Amino acid sequence: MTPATSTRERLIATAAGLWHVRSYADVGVSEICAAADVRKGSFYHFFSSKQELAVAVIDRHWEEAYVNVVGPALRAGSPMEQLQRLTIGIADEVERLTDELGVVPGCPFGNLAVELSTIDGAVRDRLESLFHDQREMLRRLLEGAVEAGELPAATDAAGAAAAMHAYIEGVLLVSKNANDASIARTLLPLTLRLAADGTAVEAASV
Amino acid sequence: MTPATSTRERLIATAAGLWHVRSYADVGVSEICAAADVRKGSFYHFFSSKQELAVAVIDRHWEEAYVNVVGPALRAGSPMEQLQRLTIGIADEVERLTDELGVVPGCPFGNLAVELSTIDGAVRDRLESLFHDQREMLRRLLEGAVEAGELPAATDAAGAAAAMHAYIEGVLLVSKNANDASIARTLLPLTLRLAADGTAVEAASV
DNA sequence: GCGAGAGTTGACCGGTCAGTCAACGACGGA
DNA sequence: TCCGTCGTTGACTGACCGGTCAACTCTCGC
Repeated sequence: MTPATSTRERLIATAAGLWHVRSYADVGVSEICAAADVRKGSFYHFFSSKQELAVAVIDRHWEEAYVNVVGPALRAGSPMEQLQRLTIGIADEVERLTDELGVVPGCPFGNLAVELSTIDGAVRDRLESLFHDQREMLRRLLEGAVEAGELPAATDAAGAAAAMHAYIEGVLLVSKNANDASIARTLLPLTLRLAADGTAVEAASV
Repeated sequence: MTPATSTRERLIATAAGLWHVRSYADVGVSEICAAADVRKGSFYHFFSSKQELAVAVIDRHWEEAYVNVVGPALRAGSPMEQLQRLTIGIADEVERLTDELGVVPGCPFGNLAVELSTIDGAVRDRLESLFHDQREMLRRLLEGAVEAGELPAATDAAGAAAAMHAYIEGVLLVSKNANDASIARTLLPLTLRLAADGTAVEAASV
C-alpha cells in the first residue's frame, strides 16, 4: 500500500490548490477529502482540525515558492540584479499559475492573511513569521546592494524591504481581482523604486 | 414607525462593520440580522441575497471613505501635497478604525477582493470598477503634478497610479496581518516613491 | 502465529448556513 | 370605509458545515 505520508501529502497538496484558487471558507474539509480521494475519518487522523491543515498548507506553499521562484532568482548576479530577477520570477510564476489554474490566484499567503488574520490566531502567527522571513531576505539583499555600491549608503534597508514586501502583496491582490496576470508583469518591476532614496519626492511639505 | 430606509441602512452599516473586522464568510446573514435587530424575513425584503448586500456595503464604504479621507485630502495644496496628505489621511483612518474596532481591519475593498474575486463575479466587478476609479483619481493627481513641474514630464502617470494603488492595498494587508497600525503610518508615506522616475534603479541589466 | 499500532472506513452528530413563505399590521390614497 | 402596498414577523426548509466514532484492515516486530 502507499506509504503513510502519501495520504497526508495528498491532502496538503489538494487543499493548497483549492484554497489558492477559491478561498479557505469556500472549500470545506469534505470537498478537500473528495478531491484527494480520502475519507473524512482519515483526514482527522492526520490533522486535528481544518486550521491545522491550513498551517501545513502555508508551509508547503513557502517550500515550493522557495524552490521554484526565490532560490533560482538568488543564484547569481549582483544584489540588485537578484532583486530584479526575483520580481520577474514572481511575474513568471503568476503567469504559470494562471495558465495552470485558469484564473489569477493571487498570493496564497496574502489570501489567507486577509481572510483569517482577524479570526484565526494560529494562521495569523504563522503568516506573520513567514512575512518576517521574507522581509529579512529582502533586507539582506538591499544591504548587499548598499555594500556593492548599487544603492546609497543612507538607504534604510529594513524600511525599504517592508515597503517592497507590501508592494508585492498589493500587486498580487490587484492582479487577482482584475484576473489579469499582465498587471503583475507590468507592476512588479517597479518594486525596485521603493528601494531608492526618495527624499526628493518626499520633501514636499504638508 | 421608522421610515422605510432605516432598516435597510441599519443592515448595510452593521454588515459593513462586521465584515470589515472579520470576513464575509465568517459573518452570516443571521448574525448581521441579530446585530442590526432585524428579522431575517425583513432582510430578504430589502436584499435578494447576501451577495447583493455585499455590493451595497462596498458602495457604502466608498462613500464614507470619500467623505472622511479622500475629499479632505484633495481640498487644497499642490498635487503632490494632496497626494502626501492622502497617504497621511489613510494612516490616520487606519489608526482611528483600530482604536474604534480593537483590531487593524485592513482595507474593506481589498478584504472583499481577496475573499470573493474568484468566487463572486458581481462583487468582483463592483470592486474592479471602484479600483479603476481610485487609480484614475491618482492618475489625475500625478498628471497635475507633472503640469505643476513637481514631477518630470516623462512620468508614466497611469503606471505610477496603478503601482501606488497596489502599494496602498499591500500596506493595509500587511498592517492587518501584523495587527499593527504603526506599519501603515510608517509605510504609507513611501507611496510617493512609486511616482518617481525609477530609470536609474531599474537600469540594472538582467 | 500473534499482538500492537498505524491507517482506513462510512455512518453519524449537532449546529449553522442562505434562503423561503404565508400571515399580519400600518398607513396613505381613493 | 376600504383597499393596496410596503414593511414586518417568526417558523420553516434542505443542504452543508467541521468534527466524532467504533469497527475494521494492513503491516511489521517479536
